[in-house]
Formats: sequence, structure tokens, C-alpha cells
Amino acid sequence: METRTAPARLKSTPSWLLNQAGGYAARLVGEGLGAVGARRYHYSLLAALAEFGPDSQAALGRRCGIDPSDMVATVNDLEERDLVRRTTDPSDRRRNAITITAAGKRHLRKLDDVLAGAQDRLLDALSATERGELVRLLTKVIESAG
Amino acid sequence: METRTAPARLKSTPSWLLNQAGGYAARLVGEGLGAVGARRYHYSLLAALAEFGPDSQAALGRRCGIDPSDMVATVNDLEERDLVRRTTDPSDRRRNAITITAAGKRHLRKLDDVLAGAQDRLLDALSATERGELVRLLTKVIESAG
DNA sequence: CGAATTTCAGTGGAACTGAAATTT
DNA sequence: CAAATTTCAGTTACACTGAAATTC
Repeated sequence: METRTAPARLKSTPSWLLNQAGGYAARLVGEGLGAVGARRYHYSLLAALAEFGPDSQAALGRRCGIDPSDMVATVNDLEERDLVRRTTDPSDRRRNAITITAAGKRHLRKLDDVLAGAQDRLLDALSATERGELVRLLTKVIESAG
Repeated sequence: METRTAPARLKSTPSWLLNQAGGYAARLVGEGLGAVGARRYHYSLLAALAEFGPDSQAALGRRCGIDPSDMVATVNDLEERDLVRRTTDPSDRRRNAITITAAGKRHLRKLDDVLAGAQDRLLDALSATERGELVRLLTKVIESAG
């Protein structure tokens, strides 16, 4: 077999490992979601609505790390499929109040299953303890991010 | 202070954590390399040349995970700055033999310093033991990738 | 007035696909 | 002939910038 090793400098560099693993994760998740006609932003947005209730596009974007301008297209997509509803907030007419529909909640449960399957494949090589440890370490890194 | 928590579904999902941390890492590394006029691909390619010696574009691409078509532009960039040399391999004239120059080696040492600084900032919140554990876990994940 | 929200048009790096030309 | 290499043209998901219109 023909083994092609990456340079040692890269294989020992945390940022490179993070990007490799992140790319692999994005591929697995993207394939899974794509198979049911969804994108990563769809999941983030539906999850935020399910957890926190209706909110404005700007607030939802801040929660999910989605840029306000990308939010427009994301809400357009979901609204077209009746997974969310967009109404102007009467108490502040600059805002769109975004609400998740019953179909949206059903869709989110389906996406939960898809995501869980992707995580299992992603972390196939790790024990349950190691998976927990990885989550803990990544959380610390993210929380320290400027 | 106004805390904006991401949905619990996301914060507990390894693929999401990996993408968040990967994005943070890419930003730190990109800023550092950008400050000295370099890109991430430049570092990968120079590191491979320094470790394994001259090779064809295709073989270097396989080592670094760089697409052959992206390799063309990367080598163009580095050749323009006299950091690598591109000559056609006389033993197989389909191939370009890519060689690192003395200036390329000097440049690589500078990039090593930039990268080391970025890793330090990235892993600021982790102890030395935790850093090693993170590298170990990420390596396992990557090696299991299909 | 300044500030926030939504929207649109456009940019840019990164990873990819498809195809052509050359050589083995 | 099939296969590998280099190259170019184009695509896609993603993250962003800048500016306009509306509203607070």
C-alpha cells in the first residue's frame, strides 16, 4: 500500500489538526443534511428557535454566529418550505419576528437524527470517555476565543 | 453584560465545536501568515518540500491535502517569489519537479515562528497536558477518516 | 440626530468538478 | 489503448463588506 504521510510540521500543529478534523466533520454533516435537502445554517436556526422561542433575525444570527445578510437567505429558504414564519414585529417594526412551525419542529427532529448519525461516524475511533474529553477541551478553546 | 448563548444542541455537538474551533484557528493562523504575505497552502507546501525533498506537484498535493488544480496557483505564487523552483522532470516529462530554494528555507523558518505564536494564542486556555491530549484525540479522529 | 434592523449586491479564500493537452 | 500529470475554467458553501431603506 502506498502511504502518503503529511509533513510532521503539519501533523503536530493543533490548528492544522483542527482544520482537518473540522473539514471531515463538515463533510459528514453536509452529506447527511444534503441527503434530506438541508444546510448547516438551517439546523442552527431551527435549533435556536426551538430552544429560545421566536426572535428577530438579528438576535437569532447573533446566537448562531450567522451573519445578518446570510440570515436573509436562510430565512427565505425555510419560509418557502413552511418551516418558519416571518412576520413584522408590531412592537418594533424594524424587526422580523421569526417563528418555527409545526412542520419546522418535525423537520428539526429529523435533522437531529441525521446529526447524531454524523457524530457517531465522526467520532468512531474514540471511546465515550474520549468523546467527552474532546468536547470539554474544544469548549475551553472556544470560550477563550477573542 | 449581554450574554448570547448558542443553542444547547449546537454547543454539545462535536462537529459544531470542531468547526467553531477550526474557524478560530484559521483566523489566527490566517492573520499571522497574512502579516508576512503568506497563505496557509504556502506553509504546507514549503514544509513538505523541506521534509521530503523535491517532488512532483501531484505527489506534494497528495501529501498536503491540496487539490492538484489549486497546486498550480500555489506553486505559481511561490515560484514568483523565488521560494521554490519548477523544472520539468527529465525522467518523466509529465511531471514538474518542485524544489525549495535557500530563500524558501529561510521563509519557512519565519513561518514556523508565526505558526508557533498562533498555536500559543489558540490554546491559551489549555494546560500543556491538555494540549497534548487534544492533539492525540484529533489525530485519532483524522486517522479514522474515510 | 444616532443607532439598530433588514436587505441586496458583491468580494474573497478554500475546496471542489470537469475537461483538455501531454506524456508514460 | 488506459492512466497519470499539469493546467484552466467554472462552481459551491461559507464568511464577510458596503451601502441603502426603514424604523426606533
